[in-house]
Amino acid sequence: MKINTRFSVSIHILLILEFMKGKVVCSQFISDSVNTNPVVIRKILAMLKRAGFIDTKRGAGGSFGAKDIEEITLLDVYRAVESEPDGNLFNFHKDRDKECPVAINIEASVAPVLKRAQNAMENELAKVTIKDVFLDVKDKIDKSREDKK
Amino acid sequence: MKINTRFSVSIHILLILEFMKGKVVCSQFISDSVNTNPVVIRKILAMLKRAGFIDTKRGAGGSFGAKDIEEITLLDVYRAVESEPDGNLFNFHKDRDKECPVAINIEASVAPVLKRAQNAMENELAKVTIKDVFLDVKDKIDKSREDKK
DNA sequence: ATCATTGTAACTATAATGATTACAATGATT
DNA sequence: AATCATTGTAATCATTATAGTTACAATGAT
Repeated sequence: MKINTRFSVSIHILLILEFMKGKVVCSQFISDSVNTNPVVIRKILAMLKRAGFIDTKRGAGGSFGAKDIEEITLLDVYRAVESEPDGNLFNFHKDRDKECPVAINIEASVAPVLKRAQNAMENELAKVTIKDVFLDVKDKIDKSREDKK
Repeated sequence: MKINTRFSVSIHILLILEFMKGKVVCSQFISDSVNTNPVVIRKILAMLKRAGFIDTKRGAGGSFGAKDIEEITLLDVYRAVESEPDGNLFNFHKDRDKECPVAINIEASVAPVLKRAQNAMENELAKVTIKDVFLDVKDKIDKSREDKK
């Protein structure tokens, strides 16, 4: 069971907008880079906009960053595009037997452990900002240009 | 995007088998407790058997624990029943543009961060054994019996 | 007035999960 | 030897999430 690609595509989008800072970027441009459909990108852009990370210009417009990328952590992005209504990554089978002592007590015993595991993951995501990723990607680009010389 | 219920159902199964130690337990008994179909349970039992955690008796048989539950961590269980062929929880969009510098470099920059996040989660799961959960559930059962007096 | 672009609805395809039916194989019990 | 409970597994179905696609009204710059 994998976490959807919206999360990594969102990072991709935010990076492009930062590299194109000062311009507005159309969804087609981004979808060419990601290799998907512009509408897929526009749907994700809508979520990022709701979160306040980007904004768009309608008409002959496009998207642009609307928040300092140093202020956006990967956890912020993750939360903006992930879909767990109750916020729990892990899942219990519902409507367990109300007579069986194991069925009755398992969730109260196990849920805190799973929550700790989820928190540990989220804490790691919170440590990294889009700026960190941007600088790293920029570094890799610069290095590969040097290599070509 | 939620992680499937197989993981928590597997814990449920291992707990029941421990509580019924010395007996063999049929899939119907377990499915009554979980409130699902016996075949769903048998499929999960097959995975737990492959991992060496349980064994089964065919004929007029059933399942029983086959490994000391102190030796089984939640991470072991997670790995036995989760389905990420490459072992990565997070996902990148494939076949990105081979010209765009962001598309080219994003995975190398971001994948290590995501791997750290996944490792952090797995490390938490590795800290807890089925025995820990068993003792906690047992404790809760005992406490609720005292309360009834 | 024209044109590029967003925002969104509607639809489709694909895949994973979980539930269900069916039944041959097994092995204990009578 | 016959019976019976149970596993192991195939086949099928419903549901859901994801991702891709078409279509088009609304927008706003040129």
